[in-house]
Amino acid sequence: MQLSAIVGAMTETVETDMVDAWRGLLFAHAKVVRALEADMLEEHDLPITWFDLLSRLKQAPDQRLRMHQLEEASVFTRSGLTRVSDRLEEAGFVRREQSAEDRRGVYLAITQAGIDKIDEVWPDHLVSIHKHFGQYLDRRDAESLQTATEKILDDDSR
Amino acid sequence: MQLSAIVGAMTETVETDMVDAWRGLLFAHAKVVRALEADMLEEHDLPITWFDLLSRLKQAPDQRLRMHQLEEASVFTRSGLTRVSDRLEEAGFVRREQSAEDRRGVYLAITQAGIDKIDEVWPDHLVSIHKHFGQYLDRRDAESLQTATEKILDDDSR
DNA sequence: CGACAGTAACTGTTTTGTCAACTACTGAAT
DNA sequence: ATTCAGTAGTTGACAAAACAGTTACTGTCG
Repeated sequence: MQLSAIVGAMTETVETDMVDAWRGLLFAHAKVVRALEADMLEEHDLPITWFDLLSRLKQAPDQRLRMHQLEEASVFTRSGLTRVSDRLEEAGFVRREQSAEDRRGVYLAITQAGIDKIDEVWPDHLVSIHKHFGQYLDRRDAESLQTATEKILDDDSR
Repeated sequence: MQLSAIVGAMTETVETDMVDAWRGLLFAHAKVVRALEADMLEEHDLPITWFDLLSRLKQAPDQRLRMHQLEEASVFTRSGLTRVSDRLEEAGFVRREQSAEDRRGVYLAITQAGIDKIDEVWPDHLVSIHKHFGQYLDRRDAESLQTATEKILDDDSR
């Protein structure tokens, strides 16, 4: 579709449907994240952003990632990531490792304590996801949500 | 990597689908918000949160809303809203009006400058939504996304 | 080789948002 | 009518994240 056509389509249903779909995603996200974060803080004293980064590191090859890789995969800016990493390191959940290939580079590696924490939190987090998100959706809802979001994420061009 | 691989052993298929659906929503949200926000800041020097509040006020009856109504409809906490409102007011986009019915109450009303700004930004924002979100979805994707998120949002119990 | 544009990550500073405590007011129960 | 729990919104203190600028290193091109 051409851009001019999009702008012109402001009154057409197709485009406003898109906007509504986007709004829906925006608000559902806000509501669920808030609830999940509250649960995790209360039950395990762990900010959900920490959890997010740690579980990413745990999944990664060698259980470590370069800062810029982590930046792409996360909600943070680079400098924000540096700060969060400081706190994570101070808490003993990760450690910084100098990169051998590139002397500017730093790997963030999850420690055993970090892995333990993730393992401790996962089951309850799963329950939270069901409580605040999953219970509202049937199988088909979940599937279409998944395919829709996959389409958005699969485009690496940006 | 799929999360189902990690938690697969401990849960049913239905649940891991849910988790993947949630992950999808989480990541898609992050990617799209970032892109939309960047566009709007660059093109119009307007934070997307401001845009969001302003467009809501513009749509509202009498183009004004009570703080608690706005809170429900937004991503902010009450006190966060107070702060954003301060900035919006300072920028001349809204004005506070004392409520006649309830003397504790405050209406936030959009000003002409605010309306002008929204009108200026909206077309480009529509283009951005299409570019970073809508183009990846067909009509059915958008609809199922909408119904799914509606189910989540309609529960007032929390 | 040497210059130098580009990248990786960190740091100083400012902005933004939260939490908890507070003031002001409402409305219902005694 | 008085009490008082509940609601509306703001504020002070603090935490988190962004932005802009800095240092350190890489790799390319003349």
